[in-house]
Amino acid sequence: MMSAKRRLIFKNKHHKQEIKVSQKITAVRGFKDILEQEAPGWRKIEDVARTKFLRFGFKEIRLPLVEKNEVFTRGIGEHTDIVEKEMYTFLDRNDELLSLRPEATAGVIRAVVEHDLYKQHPVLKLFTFGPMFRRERPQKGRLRQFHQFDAEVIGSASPVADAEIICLAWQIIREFVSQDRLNLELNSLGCRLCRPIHRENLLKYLEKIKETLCDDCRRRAETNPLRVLDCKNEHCKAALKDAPLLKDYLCEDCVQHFSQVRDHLNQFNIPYILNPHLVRGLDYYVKTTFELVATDLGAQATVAAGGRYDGLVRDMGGDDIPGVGMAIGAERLMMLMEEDAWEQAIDLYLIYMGEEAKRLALSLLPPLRETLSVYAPYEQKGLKAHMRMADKLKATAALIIGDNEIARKKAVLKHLVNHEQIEISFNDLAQEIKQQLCAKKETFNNTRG
RNA sequence: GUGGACGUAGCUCAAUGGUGGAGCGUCGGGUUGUGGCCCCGGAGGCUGUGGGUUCGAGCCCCAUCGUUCACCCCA
Repeated sequence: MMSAKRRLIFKNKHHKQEIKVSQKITAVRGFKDILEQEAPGWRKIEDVARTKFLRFGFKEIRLPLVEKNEVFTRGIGEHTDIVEKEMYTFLDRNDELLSLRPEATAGVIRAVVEHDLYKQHPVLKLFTFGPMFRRERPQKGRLRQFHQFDAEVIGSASPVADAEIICLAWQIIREFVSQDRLNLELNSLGCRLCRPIHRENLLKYLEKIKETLCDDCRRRAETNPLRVLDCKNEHCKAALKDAPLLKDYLCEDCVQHFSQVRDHLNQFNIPYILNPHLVRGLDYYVKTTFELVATDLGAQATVAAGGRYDGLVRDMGGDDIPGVGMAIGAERLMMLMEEDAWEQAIDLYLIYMGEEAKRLALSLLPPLRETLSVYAPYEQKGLKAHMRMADKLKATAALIIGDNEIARKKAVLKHLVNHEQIEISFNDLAQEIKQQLCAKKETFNNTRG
């Protein structure tokens, strides 16, 4: 542990004294600051996602980050890794057991059931966005506080809903990455009727080949047998060659449903790969399950995932109504975005020199800022220093008001991209500047096509 | 939770065990009030922390904290 007694020594050049300064406080492990360079990228993915959600007819809800622990033990499953090992759970002062949400769906269902939303509308289409918390070891694409976009369709068993949820995730991600860097993996997990039969056969099979499996798989055989099918170990893969697959055990209803989901994906023109080994880590999933995996993101490459959860609403104390949903990992989406898409420019840098110029310049700010982003410096500097600053801020134009301008009652507007410079009379100055810059913006947008 | 790699200037990184440097950034200058490019200069470091070995440690050893990648798990 970093000793609290330790002190940084700051040498003061002028006094040759040593001044004791407090130790820096850092952010918590796995909790990351989003600084000003990255923030525009976040705004962009949020804008794109919100626009898509609304176009698909989803409505936004905003939920608490903290829920009663029971929301997740019942929703996600008591014996999942997330609940057993990864949740931030604590006792509140009134001895109530609370948890920071590790995912969104359980909380959405809790809210839907609490407010009886599904009784007002036969089919609910909801989306939400925000931070989630899991106490895992951080690595690339994995933080302890991370962010998800989440969409849920509650109240429909139609395969169109499954396909639409997948299409939504697909379209949002495709805004940031080309199709050849993205795979949609698809599977059906069966339902309450057919899954137990497969599970039984799988367990029998695993018992037979137990000796050849790796340590992880032997543990998984106990906790989540389906996961064994997904092992990357070569010995395990070979031993599992003839393992019973879910697809051979699906009941008639599940077969039909899955086949129709695939039809609809074709109609939406979305390519997919069938992966009979694809499994979810949360207990509530049935039937359709999917992952959108980026081809070049490292080990944590799943950008979005989801599936159907027909029993969940009932488990959370509501009626027995079906549901399907998905979540997109926002940090992973950010990693897919080209960095130059993050740029953030201002329209005008306002240079004033002298007291009278200052008074005029400041009075211009409110009208200019009705339509333009304007940066006005606080410190008096030489023109050169101002111009450098304007360039650094990627300003489209600079407005110059100094003694000369005051004398002639005309301001100078310099366009920093094409270097044109014009004079504008003080009469109706703000209006004229806005007109000039808006005209330029249009020309630029047009030439960019 | 397990394993590997790495901690040097604000950032990215150099420095056979022998006086810690560069690029970028920052600040100033290159003659009156015009940015990017170029040139010159300044500031900025108890080399993560604590021990040990040594005449001498940024470098070797131990511990600790942190970062990172992978496993596990998952968005």
